[in-house]
Amino acid sequence: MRDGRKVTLSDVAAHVGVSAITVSRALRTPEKVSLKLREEISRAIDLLGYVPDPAARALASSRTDVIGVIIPSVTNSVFADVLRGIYTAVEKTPFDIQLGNTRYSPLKEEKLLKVFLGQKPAGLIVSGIDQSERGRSLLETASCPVVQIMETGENPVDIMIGFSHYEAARAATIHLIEQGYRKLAFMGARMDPRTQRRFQGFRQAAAEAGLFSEERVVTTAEPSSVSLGSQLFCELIEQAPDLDAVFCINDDLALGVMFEAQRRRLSVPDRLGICGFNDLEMMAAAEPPITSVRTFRYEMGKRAVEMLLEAIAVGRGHRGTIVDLGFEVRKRASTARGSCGASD
Amino acid sequence: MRDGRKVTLSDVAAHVGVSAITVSRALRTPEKVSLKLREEISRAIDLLGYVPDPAARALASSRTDVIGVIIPSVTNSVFADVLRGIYTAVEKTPFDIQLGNTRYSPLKEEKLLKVFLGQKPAGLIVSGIDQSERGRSLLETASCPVVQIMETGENPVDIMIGFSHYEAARAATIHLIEQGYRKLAFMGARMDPRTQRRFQGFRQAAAEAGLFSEERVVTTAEPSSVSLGSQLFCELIEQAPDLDAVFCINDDLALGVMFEAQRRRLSVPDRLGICGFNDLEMMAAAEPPITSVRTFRYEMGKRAVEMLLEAIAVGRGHRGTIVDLGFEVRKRASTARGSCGASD
DNA sequence: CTCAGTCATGTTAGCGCTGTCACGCAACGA
DNA sequence: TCGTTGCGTGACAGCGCTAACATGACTGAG
Repeated sequence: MRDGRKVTLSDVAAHVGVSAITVSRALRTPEKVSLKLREEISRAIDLLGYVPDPAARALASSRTDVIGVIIPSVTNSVFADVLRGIYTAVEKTPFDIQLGNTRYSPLKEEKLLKVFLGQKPAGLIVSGIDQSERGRSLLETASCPVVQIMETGENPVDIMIGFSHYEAARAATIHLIEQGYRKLAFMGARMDPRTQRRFQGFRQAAAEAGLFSEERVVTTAEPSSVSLGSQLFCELIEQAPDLDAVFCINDDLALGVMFEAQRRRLSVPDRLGICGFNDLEMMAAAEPPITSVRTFRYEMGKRAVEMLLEAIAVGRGHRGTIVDLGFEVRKRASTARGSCGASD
Repeated sequence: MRDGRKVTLSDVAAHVGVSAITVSRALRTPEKVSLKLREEISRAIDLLGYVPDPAARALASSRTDVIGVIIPSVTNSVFADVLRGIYTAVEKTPFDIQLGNTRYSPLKEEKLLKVFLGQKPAGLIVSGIDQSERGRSLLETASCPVVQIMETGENPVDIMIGFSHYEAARAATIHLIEQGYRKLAFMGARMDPRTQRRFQGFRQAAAEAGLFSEERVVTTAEPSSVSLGSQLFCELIEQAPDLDAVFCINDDLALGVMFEAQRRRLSVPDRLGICGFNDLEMMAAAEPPITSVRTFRYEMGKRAVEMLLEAIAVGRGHRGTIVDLGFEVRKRASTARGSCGASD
């Protein structure tokens, strides 16, 4: 501000003695402006405290430096990690993040998509592959690159980066079986489509070994938490007292199960195996350390942005790229049955 | 879109047979447009799929519906809760959130403030009271209401909502002393100003009881985590083997301490009392449940937005409002030394 | 019947910036 | 000498919307 009035491009231009467009170019395409002018302009900008008006820029050029990010939840620590990756990658660029929160509702997602796309974003990052039909077609006709994160699947809208929740759950279940567990239980909360696919992976692996039983499944629509894990475990063990291992849809639940097991003096891993999902930092630190499926959330966010920037630079071209970041079953004490402990 | 061309206000206006400004009014100040036209316009908007261009609106009216939120970290679960409150409160309003991430750097905060203020936000929510001098003066001359969250203190820029970290830490420490602990230790990570004030609260309470010792203090600049809690506890007990209670700057550290205590077969709470800070959900679910200082993060975010909206409605007026949300020491088993257990 | 007052709608201009094209000038080959 | 090319700069218009004022139809008091 200067005299309480906004400092504009023309103010800077007048101060240097050039036209406004030259200042604009000095900012956006410096290579088109002579070095001497560039320096003078830069000095004037500092002196006057000029800050570009993004609204005016967006209006004039029908482009913005905004990358829209649409995720189901800001609270969920899984997305927190993804966001950290996203913010890190965006930090050294001129782009801004605009966050949208679907709260796991496809309808809200659709509405957000409309709003975001109306703002002519430079790019869009959306979570998952389960857009509503209208949402999907909005994405397909979007005039900016789109990255779908969290999951891989058929038919990417544009770019896709994630991993297979089905395979990850399957691998974890196989690990439990390999450790000698036979009465496998499944615990799920907030059964969104991603979670459903994890369940399918569990079910498939268990069924293949002839170990699947509907009785040893608890799910709820409630959002997961540590205490919910404890609570669901109580239900689970009541309806199937002979269970010997639990695969939990996420680490919060797994931790809750472990605490409840301690409360009930069920020894982990001998009497009860526990496997979580996501491999939050605390799983390795727990006592005993808890087996979990490691996913590369930070990397996912980071690479999503990097790929988006690349696509922005060349203009939509990579259509169809799918990056599978994979996963890793981190085997820890909570499922280390057999080697030393006795089974019952 | 329609014929690949953006649908504008005038398109809607032409379709209904009115002028553009009438459509604009139907959207912004419906009470100034006759019911009949309003309905026709609304139908036309749906039919054509019109989405307002926020950039054009911002440029023409020098106002936006954006509330800037500047916080140190998106990852930190403390801020995740605050954000949840903010998003919840904003959800039913026409306002959008623009998130900025200072990464605990006052310089970055200053830069963000400049950028945000350049966008003429409707309001601003900033974290804490430790802005740099320039940052502070930017806030003071801002032409929108400003809410400082997370902490209370002297001289609010405008509105302030939070609690006293000093008093909260002090109360927790007094609780430890009351429980009979005498060799009080302090564990801190990422020692930002807020954390420093917690340390001062601990120090004061301990010193008043003649129980403060520099030897029983560990701090680090690293960001906190559960495993860091375990690790720091190892250091702590090495340098002060006789400690009998730890006050941790946050719950991650506290959980790490508890796991490490279990590993070392130190009984909690008899041999070791543990107190965390923030009262994350998992603290009550842990085994044993861990004492922590409950803070009202969700409420803070929610009320910050509500107060902001009010201030926006009346135009900056509440200057100087300070809302202290207080805190609550949740006494649980991890500090229930002796006979009497704690509830909750 | 007149005239101020009210209400619903329209006209005009311009927010701050950039796309587009035009222009002046130096360097260079024919 | 002229044309050609390329570079750096400027003039102008217009992005989509709304502030401010203007207009016209209608109301009701005097």
